[in-house]
Formats: sequence, structure tokens, C-alpha cells
Amino acid sequence: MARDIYVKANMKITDPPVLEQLFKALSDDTRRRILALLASGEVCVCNIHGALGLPQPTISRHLAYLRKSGLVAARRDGLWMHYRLQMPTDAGASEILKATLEAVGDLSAAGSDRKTLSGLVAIPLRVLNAAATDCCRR
Amino acid sequence: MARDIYVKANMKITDPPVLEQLFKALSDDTRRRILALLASGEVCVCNIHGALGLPQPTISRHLAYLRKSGLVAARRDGLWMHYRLQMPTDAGASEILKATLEAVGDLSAAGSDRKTLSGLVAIPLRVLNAAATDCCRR
DNA sequence: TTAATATATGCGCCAAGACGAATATAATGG
DNA sequence: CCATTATATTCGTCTTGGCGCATATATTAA
Repeated sequence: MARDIYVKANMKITDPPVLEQLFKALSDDTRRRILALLASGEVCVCNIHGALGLPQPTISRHLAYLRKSGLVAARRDGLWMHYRLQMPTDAGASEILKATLEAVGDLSAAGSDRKTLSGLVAIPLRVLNAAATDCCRR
Repeated sequence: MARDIYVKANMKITDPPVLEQLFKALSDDTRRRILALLASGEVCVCNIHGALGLPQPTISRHLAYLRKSGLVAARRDGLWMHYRLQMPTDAGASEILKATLEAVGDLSAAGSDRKTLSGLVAIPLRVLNAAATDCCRR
């Protein structure tokens, strides 16, 4: 099980702009809270708004930022917009995001957000917690 | 400056400011190249300057930023300042940084920087590569 | 002391981006 | 059609932080 140390021929190609965008997206606390929430599954804007307790335009603008960064995807359902996590196709970026979700998921803010969301959508907190934990391990 | 908060009996939680600073630090390409270079070991400012091919004040200011972020440490040796990586004490931040170093280390820019550094310090490229690869696996 | 080298910092300018407040757009129902 | 609800965007303002350029500081040697 010798490991190759002369690796240069087929280097993985993480695009610098991909990392640039990723880290800028992760540089905001509100966006990290949103991503941590979406780790539990698809959530509609009004519930993100309700769970985080921040102004709706603020949520909307951060969601737009995350959409442009390719970290979330949206689905319209009548009046509601449901957002979900979208893991980067790039392997390196994906690993970084997973590590981030794991770290952020343990924050008290994330736990509190999930708790509030649990009340809003009538899903048991333990289910949301389990889904969030599961998300970063796959 | 406190880094960790202890909420429940034995549950360590990442302090938000730690992640905030980490991601801001990682949001710059030059800083990521510097960190990737330091993954090979301690490097003096003039060699970082030489390897990246960027103006010395630019390097110096980014190093100051990384120092304030707690990601690098400096050691003076006569005229020279040697910088080295300093892994965050926070477990979550540490995992994120490791994943980042692994992704960045595979970039062609990082490989090229190590190659130039190899010429400057007369250390075989394969040694630098091996050290960099080793750094993010521990 | 002065000179030389290595490193750090100050200044001016500029772009990204966060926020509050107001408003615009989209979809549905009456 | 109009009203309502959900979501998105625009505007003005402010802060952060990047860069180039010049200069300041630190250390060593002559």
C-alpha cells in the first residue's frame, strides 16, 4: 500500500474561482446559518425567514448570493420558493463544504434555528437534527 | 481571546468568530497560495515572495492578515522572518483548513509555487510535495 | 556611524458586499 | 379586474479589504 508521492500527471482540477466563490459565500454568518438549516432538507423562504428571525429581504438577498454561488437550488411551488442544498461537483469544494456544515451544525445558533424550524413545519427536532448530521457524512 | 464555548457538559462548540475569520482569510487567492506553500514547512518571507512572484509588500500584508487570523506563526532569524502554518485549536476549523489545504495543494498554481520554491531553497520538489500532502492528512 | 538587506506599514484609491427601507414582481383567490 | 401573500430587487450608505507606491523599521556588516 505504497502511496505515490510523484503525483503531477493527473492533478485534480479544483478551479480557483470555485474556491473563491465558496469561501466568500461561507464568509457570512447568515449564509452559514441558512446552509446549516438546509442541511436538514428543503426549506421554503418564509420558514428560513421565520427560523432565523431576520428581515425577509435579508434572507432573500443571501439566498440569491448562494444561488449564484451554486450552493443552493430553488424550486417554485405556487407562491412558495423551496431552497435546497446543492453540493459542488468539484470534489475539493465538496469536502470543504461538508466539513463546514459539520462545524456549523454544532453551533448553538444552528441548533436554535433548527428548533424554531421544527415548530414552524411540525417536524420533530430530532428528525431535523438527524438529517443535518447525516447530510455532511455522505 | 476565547476560542471555544462550552455549552453542555462535554460538548465543545466552535465559536462563530473563528469560522468568520477563517473563511475571510481563505477568501483570497494569494493567501491560499501562501498557506499551500507553508504546508510544505516553514518558509521565509523572501522565499514566499520569490515563489509566488508577487510584490513584497503584498506578501507582507497578507502574512500580517494570516497572523492576525491565527493561521500562521512567525519566527525571526536575523534579518529573516520564517512563517509556518498554525493549525486552529478548534476542531471544526482545523478540519475545514485541512480540507482546504488538500484542495488547494492540488491546484496547478500551488504545484508551480512549490516548484519555484524548490529551486530557491534547494530542496527536492518531491520532498516539498510529500510534506504538503502529509500536512493535510494529520 | 553609515550602508545594505529584509520586512513591515501608511496612504490614497477603488470594488465588493452588508444592511434598512421602500418598492417591484409573481402567483393565487375572490 | 383587484387584493393578498410570498418573494425579489433597487437605492443609498457604510465598512472591509485589495493594490500600488512610497516610506518606515529592524538587523547585520563594514
